[in-house]
Amino acid sequence: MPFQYEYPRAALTVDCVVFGVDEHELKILLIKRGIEPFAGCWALPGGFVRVDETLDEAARRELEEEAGLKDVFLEQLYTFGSLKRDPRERVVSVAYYALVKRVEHHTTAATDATDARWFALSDLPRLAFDHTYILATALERLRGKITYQPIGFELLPPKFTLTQLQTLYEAVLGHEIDKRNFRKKVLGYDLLIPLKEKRREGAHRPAQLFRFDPVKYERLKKKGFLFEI
Amino acid sequence: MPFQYEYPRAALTVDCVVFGVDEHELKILLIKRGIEPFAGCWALPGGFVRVDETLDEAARRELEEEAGLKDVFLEQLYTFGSLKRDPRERVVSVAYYALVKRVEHHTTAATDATDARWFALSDLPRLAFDHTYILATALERLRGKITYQPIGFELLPPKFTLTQLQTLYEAVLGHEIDKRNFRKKVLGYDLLIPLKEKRREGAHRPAQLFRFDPVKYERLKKKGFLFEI
DNA sequence: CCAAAAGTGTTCAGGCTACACCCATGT
DNA sequence: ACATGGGTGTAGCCTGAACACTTTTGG
Repeated sequence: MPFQYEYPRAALTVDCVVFGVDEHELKILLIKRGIEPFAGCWALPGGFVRVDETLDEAARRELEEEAGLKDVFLEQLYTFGSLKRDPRERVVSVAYYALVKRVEHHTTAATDATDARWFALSDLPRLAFDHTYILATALERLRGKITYQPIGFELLPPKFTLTQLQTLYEAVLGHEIDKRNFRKKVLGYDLLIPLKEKRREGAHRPAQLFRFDPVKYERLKKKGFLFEI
Repeated sequence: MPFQYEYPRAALTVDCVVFGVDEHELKILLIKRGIEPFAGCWALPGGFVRVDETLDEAARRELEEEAGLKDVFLEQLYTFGSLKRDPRERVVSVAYYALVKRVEHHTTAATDATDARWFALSDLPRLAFDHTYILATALERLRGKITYQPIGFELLPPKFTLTQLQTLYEAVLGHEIDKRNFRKKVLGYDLLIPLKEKRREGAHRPAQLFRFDPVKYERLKKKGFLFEI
């Protein structure tokens, strides 16, 4: 027991709410806990922050260790510090949320390592600790943020169709959007680059593929530009 | 040295960015540090989180102990966890921002206890630790938030004139606003209750006093109402 | 030829911006 | 009477919402 302090200290953890979109639904990645407390229960990926890593580093490390995820969009959400969050001792948790492209691909990768699964919002299991509350906070943030910052693209593959983008917004915001108005607005920002390819699948007209132009967006942002849907 | 842990733990602190408005200027409350590191330097009010108090409690306690402030608007801002924030050891700080009414009153109260002073944004001293960065983050948040949530009222006395409110917005946002459009918009929300009193001062027409109706605002908010300036 | 999704314009109403003068008061 | 800030209305423009049919493909 080598580490001694004059006053008792809270333990510090990170927890990550990982969002992904699977066709028409917003999904969350959860890990099945192997150990007590809450063994066998589903929980957000996360764990203790080491004394020699930053909070962001801790979050990325846990995402990779527990879910096999690398290079995802990651942003700090809120720090949860109520006294009885963890039955063992005082634990303060810095929560993050992550946005992942191509849900299917990562699911399998993750399932190899530990017991990780994507859950639809409408079909969530009971979660460990205060993770249901953290998830609700993250969802609120995602809904707010996606309407005025172009983070939606973090949830789509690099090449996507306008219908995919619209479906994503509908999944996150939870209501339908008018197709013509949506396209007019999104294309009006001139931040989507039409590709030479089209996506053909199914017995219908093929769809134009686009990619998001992050460089142009950064330039516009510096001039006080606002991306709003 | 009674408290022992298996792994080393970061220390946990809170720091508060306290905003106030003094006539035409946005001000920040700073504390002169008495001890090393950064002794004699100005810093944000804050200190260590006790193991038996929540983060919010710690922030409020520090505000009262160091600045004599009670019952202020307080909201968590961001958690700062880079490795070298504090030269002594690893310290993770949960930052808050606070909004106080009537700057002048609290200034004197605070100055009795410790060395606390209000600084204009344009006249900030060099700050301890990474507090300049925390302050910049808080300012960005305040500017963003004040445009779509009615937190401006937390910076004014309970009874205020429309000119005071407008001056506040101009101070926070850093640009001028058209008087007629501002009044039309603000009054249009029907959230300001005109009082029977007027405020008379100086050689000119007296101004109508208003108070904000938080109850009505909560009702509207639940219906998806957005307060925007 | 049929089913299925992609793609495309116009109209209308309401909100935002810009703008200049009279009013009530104290000195 | 004058200086000082308080208070008010309108017109043009732009943006957002509502709305339905044609096109292209695979089967």
